[in-house]
Amino acid sequence: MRHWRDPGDRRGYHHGNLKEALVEAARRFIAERGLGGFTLSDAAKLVGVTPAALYRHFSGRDALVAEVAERGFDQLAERLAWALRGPGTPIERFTRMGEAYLAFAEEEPGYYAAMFSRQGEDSPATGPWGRAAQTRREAEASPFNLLVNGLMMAFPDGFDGADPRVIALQVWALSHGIATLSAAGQLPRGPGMPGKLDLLRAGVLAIVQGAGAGSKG
Amino acid sequence: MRHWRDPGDRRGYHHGNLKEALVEAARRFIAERGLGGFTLSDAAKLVGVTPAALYRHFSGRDALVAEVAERGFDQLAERLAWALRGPGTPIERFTRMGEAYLAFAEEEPGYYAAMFSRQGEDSPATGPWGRAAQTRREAEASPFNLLVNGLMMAFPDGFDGADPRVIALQVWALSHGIATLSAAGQLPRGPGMPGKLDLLRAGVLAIVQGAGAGSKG
DNA sequence: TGTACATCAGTGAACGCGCGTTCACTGATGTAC
DNA sequence: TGTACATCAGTGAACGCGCGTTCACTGATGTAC
Repeated sequence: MRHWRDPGDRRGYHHGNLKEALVEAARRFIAERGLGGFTLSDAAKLVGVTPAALYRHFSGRDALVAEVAERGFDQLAERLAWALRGPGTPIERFTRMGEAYLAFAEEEPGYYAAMFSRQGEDSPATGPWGRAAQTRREAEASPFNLLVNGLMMAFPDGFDGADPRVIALQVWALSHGIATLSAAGQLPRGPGMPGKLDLLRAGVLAIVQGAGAGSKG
Repeated sequence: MRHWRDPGDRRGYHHGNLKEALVEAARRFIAERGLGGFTLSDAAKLVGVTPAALYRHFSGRDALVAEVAERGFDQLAERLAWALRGPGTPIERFTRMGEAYLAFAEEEPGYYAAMFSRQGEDSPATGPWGRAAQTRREAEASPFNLLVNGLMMAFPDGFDGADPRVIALQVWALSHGIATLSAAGQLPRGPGMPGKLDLLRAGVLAIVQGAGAGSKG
């Protein structure tokens, strides 16, 4: 719990915390208007600073968005790690990771959109779930590896010979699909239709229990 | 197989097929540059027409993108229906629907991006998988209902009491997740990691076989 | 077959706007002595 | 404690650009007689 100044908290000529404030503003605008609708001018205005001031901290618009994505991966990893460290049986904790993932996607659409926007072919190669995995964050603490760990702790007997990383990949894809369909308003609602949390829980359970069954013919 | 004129085929003052050509151009540009990078001017230039001409056929940019999305749902439904009608056992045909879905997402990123862009809260309510379901296309032929049908044909014994629509929802979410992660370059590759098609096949099999297992405690 | 005319899909010039980015500059901060 | 000075995070004006959209207009098409 660090004590940043509030985003709008200007004290005279120097902002004192401009970089953090700009990232925060970008996150908010991306959440509200989507990646395409976000502009540097808006972010600068919200923070109470000239657009040009931004260039003291970022090389340009893309760099700011990349920073938002970076922090998004960090935040997600933090939430997943927190769920994994919590009380309860390994299976309960693993289930809580799924809830944490969906909660993150819903509560932080700005981060989420920045993280999974295709960065264009010209940008540096994206590693497995965030190029951050190889840089700032240790690879151990990447969201994907946390998921694999949670899975192996929850099901120590393995998955009938199947690679835990493959199971984790399926679980992630399902979570991502549910999160994005829900965000796009494409998840049908109605009597008899489960909420996205139930959908994920049932799907993950099925994936885990059905794992390896196909490989045996 | 309708015989449209080619997009660039101008014959004198009147284009003759401008609306189709514009939709086609928009689809291409969205595929190449993403939704945010697509502009009306580009589309008009590609077609060989003044930007103003566009307003004879669409009320504006949003309407053009909506039309692209609309046709995307139609195209997807067509592909799914084609897979479902093909030869083989019901399970083979159902498997082919999954392949058709991933192929559509990969080969038609323009359509796909338009279809699943969040339209903003101000747009008309999106139905289950495309508001088109209630308008142009009969609800029967919506991609989602095709999926449900394929599922029920492939597994006539049901899913241990589980609602086929819920299973279909899980399958769709998994497919969508795999397709979007792959498009974003976030699917880890490497030795031992399955391709997206294998990933989907194994995941779907697990979902189908594991269905209902959770509801019994 | 030929002419008059209605229709309407296109033109092209113009608009106001706001974007991302640059540049020379300035004023606050904090350090050295 | 006070003064001189280096640092650098900010300003503010300006830029070129290309966007989506409008408008009065024009030229091709096809129908009526």
